[in-house]
Amino acid sequence: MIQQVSSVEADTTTASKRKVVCDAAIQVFIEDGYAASMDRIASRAGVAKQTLYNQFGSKEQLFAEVIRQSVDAITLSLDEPGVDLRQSLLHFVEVFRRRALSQRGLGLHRALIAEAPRFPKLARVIYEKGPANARDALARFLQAAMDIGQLRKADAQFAAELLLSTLAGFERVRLLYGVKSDSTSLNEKQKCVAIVDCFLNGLATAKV
Amino acid sequence: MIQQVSSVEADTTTASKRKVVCDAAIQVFIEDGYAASMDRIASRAGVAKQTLYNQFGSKEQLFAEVIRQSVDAITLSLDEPGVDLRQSLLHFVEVFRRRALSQRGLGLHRALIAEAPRFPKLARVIYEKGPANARDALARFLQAAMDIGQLRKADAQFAAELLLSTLAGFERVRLLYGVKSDSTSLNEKQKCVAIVDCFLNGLATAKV
DNA sequence: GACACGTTAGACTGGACGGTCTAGTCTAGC
DNA sequence: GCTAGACTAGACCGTCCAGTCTAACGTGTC
Repeated sequence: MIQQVSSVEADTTTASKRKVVCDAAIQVFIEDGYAASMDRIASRAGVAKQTLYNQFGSKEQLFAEVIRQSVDAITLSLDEPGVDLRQSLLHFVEVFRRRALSQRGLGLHRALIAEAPRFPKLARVIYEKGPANARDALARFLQAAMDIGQLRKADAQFAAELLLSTLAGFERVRLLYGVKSDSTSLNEKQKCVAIVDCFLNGLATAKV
Repeated sequence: MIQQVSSVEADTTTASKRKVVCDAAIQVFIEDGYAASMDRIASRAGVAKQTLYNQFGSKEQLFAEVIRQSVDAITLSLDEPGVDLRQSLLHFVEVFRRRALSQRGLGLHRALIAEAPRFPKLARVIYEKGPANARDALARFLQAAMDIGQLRKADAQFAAELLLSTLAGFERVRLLYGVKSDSTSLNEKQKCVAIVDCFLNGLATAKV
């Protein structure tokens, strides 16, 4: 997928324009949501508005393309449940939170939630590729851990949803509302540890 | 605040118009977000557009008013931690989920999240009255339970956020994306029980 | 050189929408 | 009956924006 660029100057090939436009579009959509104007995207990309239409046909298609790409780019790493279940989960939790609570993650989330009613089919696809995919991966991981006796047997899907909820629940809402100050006394690392330990302890003994 | 209406026909007093407009506006905002047009709100309310401007001045003010009212209307019931901690929490969980996952709750959430960057001050106020208020009430409740030894001592604020996260985390996201089908095998009541038990067990033994 | 093709800036169209204005109606109090 | 004030329908204005069109500008191919 690497572009061959023959000159040292700014590349002007069609395909590279497409990437430049995508990068600008995602930025602007994250900032302004779907309300972002095509003029602004064009100017951010340093490109004529007509080029947007040459490349993508319409605003809807540009939005869909760009959102799809952004979600494709998110792949979740989750190993087999190995020697240390707790460590594996902890790592997953840290990575997930870094992504979901980043400026980019929040902006994407906001734009998607806001526009889901307007683009139900796209929303469905994104849900499957994003949240549902993460849940399924986590559920498989937990199921495997249950199978080898590292975890109490329970509804793995529900357990996965439970953990994912705690990762980006209240705190994501706070950030989406634009509130910066955290009212807990824990730092990021401590939060991750607390989340994982509460989850493991809760699931280890509760009957689900 | 009850209106005196002298005739059997539809009341046409100024104050009652205001309520009619508010009711229509909140409905339309929940459906379409802030993008809803003033013409549509007026027609939904069965009222001239000018009346909206007479009563509220501008779209921004109408939105702010209507959102503020909706959040004021949400009061959380949480008793003192009494004989049965688990039962108290269970009741709280059930009520909270019924509200947060309702059509109205989701619509409000969506509209607020989408418009938070445009109305940072309003968003802040709503956050304090809504999520932060719920968290604080729950934290006080948990702190009291900790004080009388019903719960392991921990950071009550964080514990409250943890529980709230599990109440409307993943599932709220699913519904916001417009996906109806639930992939867990649990019904609503079972979910509430599982959430509370995991929380209590997790917090009972984990070091937070 | 000629042609095709994509690019550019910018003018333009058509429609939606916030907000204002007007002309006329309804109701309450005097 | 008269006045004041709020209401109504609807025209209207200015602005913004998606999308189109035009005319000029590279650039690569034959």
